[in-house]
Amino acid sequence: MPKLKIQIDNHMTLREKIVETIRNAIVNGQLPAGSRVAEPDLAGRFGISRTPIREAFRQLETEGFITVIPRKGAIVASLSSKDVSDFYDLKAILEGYAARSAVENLTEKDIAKMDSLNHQIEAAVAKKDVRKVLAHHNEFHDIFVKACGNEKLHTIVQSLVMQFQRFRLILAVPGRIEGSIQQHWEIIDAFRKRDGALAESLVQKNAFYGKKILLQELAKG
Amino acid sequence: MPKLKIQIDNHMTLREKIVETIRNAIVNGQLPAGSRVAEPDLAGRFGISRTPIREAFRQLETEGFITVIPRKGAIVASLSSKDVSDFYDLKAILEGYAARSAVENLTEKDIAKMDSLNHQIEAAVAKKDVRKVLAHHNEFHDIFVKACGNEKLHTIVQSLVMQFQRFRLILAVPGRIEGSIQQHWEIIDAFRKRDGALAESLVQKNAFYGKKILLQELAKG
DNA sequence: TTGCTGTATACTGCATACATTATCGGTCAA
DNA sequence: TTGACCGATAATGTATGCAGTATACAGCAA
Repeated sequence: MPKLKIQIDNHMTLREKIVETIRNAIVNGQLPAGSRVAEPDLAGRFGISRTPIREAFRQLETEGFITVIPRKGAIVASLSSKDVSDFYDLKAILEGYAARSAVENLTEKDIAKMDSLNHQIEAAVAKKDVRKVLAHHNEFHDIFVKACGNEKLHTIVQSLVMQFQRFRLILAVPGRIEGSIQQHWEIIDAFRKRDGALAESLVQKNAFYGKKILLQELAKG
Repeated sequence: MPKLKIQIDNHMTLREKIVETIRNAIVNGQLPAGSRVAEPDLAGRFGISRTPIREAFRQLETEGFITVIPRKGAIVASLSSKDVSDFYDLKAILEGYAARSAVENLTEKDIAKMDSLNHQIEAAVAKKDVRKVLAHHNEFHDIFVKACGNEKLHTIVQSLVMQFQRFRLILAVPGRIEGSIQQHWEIIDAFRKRDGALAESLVQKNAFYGKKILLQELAKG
């Protein structure tokens, strides 16, 4: 009865749960940048002691989600437009390289999945479901980033994307996301043709497009 | 008397000290990969309680130096040759881009510093001071990576280099390091000529050279 | 009103204590 | 001898308590 072993060790520690909860709150904008996060407050809110909270803080600090000032406390990390600009440059470099490398590894199934995801993005846009748009968008990119075969690169990109997710919520502006969808079709086409250089340049173009729009939106408001 | 404010708040927390101590021990090979690190042991050794140790573990785990298995304990993270290969690929991409971008920002003083450092590497090689060779080597690369202007990229490269430092100790094999020094001269020359494309390709070549040698050495031993 | 000062409060950093779980060794049966 | 079961031991996960420090606010002086 091998089935029984499944679902074993689902026991997440309190710390892991807290990390995910706080991280999600930051990513979704419920905890805005600059807002203070105090240990006793969270401990009371979750009905647990401060110990797992403190350990979660150490992890979130290393991941870059909060900034801890010794003896003063923790605040949600702020990100400047310079940070946003640097992020997109990095995304262009890393995802571009990943696309070029992935050309040899992507299966027909992978490409079909990307095709399907891009259709789902279109559907989510029609329904104005911003959160789904972003989720499918990330899943789309994740396919070829994972397929490049460099796990460390994959981890770094995932971490970066998560950190900047809260900004990208404002990216799903009507009339802008369509451009990104069109670029996705072109990227899929390059993968079908197994054209690594083309895929790389298209993925970079896609990143710079996002950078341009986001910086414009940030400048506005 | 403005001088008085200087040197204030040098108070590192115990956790920070522990993080540095353990990380150094791992980097220098005193704590070999796979060896177990137990909280009570360290607490007794340093004469402190487990609390700061545990918090240090969370940070070191997120940084990738140790692997923690819930309810079982922590071991020093192992790195496969695939990890080494991936690391050098990433180093080539990121440092290559940094070199290309840095061409516009590097001052004459920066370039002079790189020149001086490469001489110091030669001197350290002559004295067979492996640790100094590596330190100067890292400092050399750090100059143009910092000068690229992308702080996030700089942070990521620094973190990666530190993680793989323990392997690179075996890189300073006689007859091999000379090739790297020669490549450094060429890189300096490319920077002097402000040739971004050349600098990028030379930096990438330097990374792949290191990758080749290290993988060969790992295959041997 | 404005600015400083002192006290009170609250929070962080660390230590200690308890609960729970994994590991190791021994005993016993096959 | 081998394998399984079981208890002792030790380590991890969590809670609580205490010391030191930053923040807030009230009171007082100019």
